[in-house]
Amino acid sequence: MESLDSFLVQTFARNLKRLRSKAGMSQEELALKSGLDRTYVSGCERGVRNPSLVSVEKVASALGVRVEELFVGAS
Amino acid sequence: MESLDSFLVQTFARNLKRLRSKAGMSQEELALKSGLDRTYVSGCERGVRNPSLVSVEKVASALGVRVEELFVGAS
DNA sequence: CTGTGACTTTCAGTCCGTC
DNA sequence: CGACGGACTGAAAGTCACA
Repeated sequence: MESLDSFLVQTFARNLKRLRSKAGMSQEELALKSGLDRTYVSGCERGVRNPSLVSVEKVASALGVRVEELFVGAS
Repeated sequence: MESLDSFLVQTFARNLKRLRSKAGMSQEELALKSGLDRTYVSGCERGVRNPSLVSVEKVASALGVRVEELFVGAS
C-alpha cells in the first residue's frame, strides 16, 4: 500500500514508532494493549493509515504518553 | 446524533470551537477554507464526529494554528 | 517481529434540507 | 449563524494469510 502524503499522518507515524521503541514494546504488544490489530499498528507506523482521533487516543493511552507527544514536530 | 464518549474527541471539539471563535470565523467560513463540509464542522464541534488526522490537519491549517493547539487539555 | 495485499464492515465525510 | 436529520459515497476500521 502507498503511504499517505499528509504531513500530520507522517509525523504521527514517526512519533508512534519512536515512542513505542522508547517504551521497549513490540508492535504486537502495543496492539494488544491498545486493543488494535497488529497489522493496523504497523500501517500507522508506516504512514499508510489515516487514523481517527479514537485510534490515536487508544495508542497514546497504551503507550502512557500525552497525545501531544504523538504530534511533536508537526508545526 | 449522539456525542462520542472519547475524551480526545471532546477535547478536540472544545478547542476547535474556541479557536474558531477566537479567529472570528463562522462554521461555514471555516468549512470553506478547510475544504470540509459545513455540517461536518458542526458535528466536530459538537463532539459527535470522530475526525481522521487528515481532517484535523485541514482545520488546523485553515485556522492557522499548530495541531497541538487543538489538543490542549488532553492529558 | 514486521510488512503487505486483499478483503468485509463500519463510519467518515458530503449534500440535500428544516428549524 | 448554528443544531440537527436523512441518504448517500468513499474511505477508515478491522481482520487474515503469507512473505
